[in-house]
Amino acid sequence: MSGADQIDVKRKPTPRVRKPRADSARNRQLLIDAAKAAFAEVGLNVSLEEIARRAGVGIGTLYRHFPTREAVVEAVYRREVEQLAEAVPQLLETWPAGEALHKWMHLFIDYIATKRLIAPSLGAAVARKSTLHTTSVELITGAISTLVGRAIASGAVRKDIDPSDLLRAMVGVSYGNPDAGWQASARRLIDILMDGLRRKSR
Amino acid sequence: MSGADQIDVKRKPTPRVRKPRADSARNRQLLIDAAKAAFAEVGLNVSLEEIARRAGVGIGTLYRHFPTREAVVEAVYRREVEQLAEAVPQLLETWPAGEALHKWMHLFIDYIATKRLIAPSLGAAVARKSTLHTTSVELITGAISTLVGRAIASGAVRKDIDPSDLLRAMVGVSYGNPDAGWQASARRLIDILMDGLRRKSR
DNA sequence: TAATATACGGAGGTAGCCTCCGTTTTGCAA
DNA sequence: TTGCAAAACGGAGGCTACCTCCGTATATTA
Repeated sequence: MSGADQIDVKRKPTPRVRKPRADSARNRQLLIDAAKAAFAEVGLNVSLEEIARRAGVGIGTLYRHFPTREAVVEAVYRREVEQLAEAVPQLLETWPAGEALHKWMHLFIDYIATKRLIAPSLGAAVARKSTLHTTSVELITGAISTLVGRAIASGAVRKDIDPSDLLRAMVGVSYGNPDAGWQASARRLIDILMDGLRRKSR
Repeated sequence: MSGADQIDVKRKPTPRVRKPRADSARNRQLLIDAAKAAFAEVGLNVSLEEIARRAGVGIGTLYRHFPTREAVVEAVYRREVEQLAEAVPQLLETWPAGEALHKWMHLFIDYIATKRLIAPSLGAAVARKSTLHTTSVELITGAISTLVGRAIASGAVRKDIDPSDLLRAMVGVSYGNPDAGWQASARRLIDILMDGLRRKSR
């Protein structure tokens, strides 16, 4: 390699030497937009190649930005998930803790409803203990944990609830057939679950 | 509409002219065995080609017997599912209807536990309104419907329960991370759900 | 403007899916 | 038995998607 290394005048501990390239950022955005559209139109199984094509970039570029298919989905739905998480404080201000939890669970269904596709990948992400980074899953987990914690503290629900259990149930409840009725069904289950939660101990 | 049939000396309404070929039946069995082993060892994503190889048959043969990957899984787990369905009458004899339902739900978890792989494909099958034939899903649906019906009739649980809702919840509850704790988590949720079910109306 | 870190693109190797059709096997009738 | 047609087999091959690799292009910085 280059012998000049020995001098090493300016070693940067933070290699944040340059600012990120503009084209990179732009392409990333193009990819996310294209992916969103493609997922909606074609389904969760669109080939990554098609997404790249729609975005007008090469497949290599897609892979550089998102090493896995999951990463693409993650990027697409992060925003929605953030909104779900952001709803928590407001709910807690406005309602008693038990109600806040309940309402949030319904909100969850609404979101899943609009972006149906999120469920499978959320499920998958819950399945593998996903990455170390802050994934959408963690955002959600945080949200529901807060709500459950409050609800328990206020005595509105039983104490032996593991928030991630609950998340899993909700994913499960909204995972399933694309019938017209699925949403109603999910709501019914949420309500039943909530009734179960309210039984203090048993 | 069968008035003309009288002439018709030997019309076979059942074209069961020949008995099914022996090699066909044998290969089918070989395939199912191979698939079972392969799923267990490699995972649900084994290539169908590998399954055929293990069974010692050509890929074409596999496809002739099972047109889709789902069909393979279906065949493999039908037996387990049948056992689940068969447990119903006995449970109903031995326990009050509410308890029977509750116990069966736990049994479900047990089964899923031993054959973890069934969950994803059950989920998938519930998702697409699967085939017209009697699938495993329908067996399960029948089982849970019976239990729920009895439980409702006996007044043990609320009336507004859709059995397939419940099935979906159970699949969801057992769908998810392969952690050691998943099973306990699933059981907790089942119990909570059951508590919810017991609230008559609200 | 030159130098260089950064990003791009897409060809190409790999693998799984599924179909199609020539060959083989099996059941049945004579 | 034997002959033959129906039934089943096998696997080559076409297709599509995945993902990597590296020569080329471009944005930044000095």
